[in-house]
Amino acid sequence: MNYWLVKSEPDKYGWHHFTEQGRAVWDGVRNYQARNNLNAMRLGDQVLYYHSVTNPGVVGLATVVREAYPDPTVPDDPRWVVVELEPVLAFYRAVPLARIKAEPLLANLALLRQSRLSVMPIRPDEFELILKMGQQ
DNA sequence: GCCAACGTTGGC
DNA sequence: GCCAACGTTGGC
Repeated sequence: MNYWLVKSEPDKYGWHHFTEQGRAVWDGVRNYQARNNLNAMRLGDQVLYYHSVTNPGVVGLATVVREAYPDPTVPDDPRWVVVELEPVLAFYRAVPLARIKAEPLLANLALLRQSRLSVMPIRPDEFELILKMGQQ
């Protein structure tokens, strides 16, 4: 089991929209490092759902329901892939970026170190902590 | 709205 | 291969 974090702008594709649809094709990733992370996702992996820009923070948990395949929105460009995600649970309370920054145990999160990466791996202990922070 | 970080493009 | 210019992301 692997753990990940994906970013989305709530004004473009927010958690609410995601849960209404019940399933998302995670398209539009155009960064090689993020793409490599999509390729490494396996069925059942756990994915933290992060809102960027507007009220930045982790708002929910999703899971991988289909592994990487070519991005259908760019059929002529084989470089890019998508995965499919389904919502698992909404956080009782969102974990704002400010709380993540204030938590020493999360100081090594890629979220803080590589501000522009939109798909990133999370260590199991980091994942458990963020999940716990969202449920209290 | 501003600005820093950073990835990409293109000239040389 | 280097680097300046430029576009995008994302925090504040």
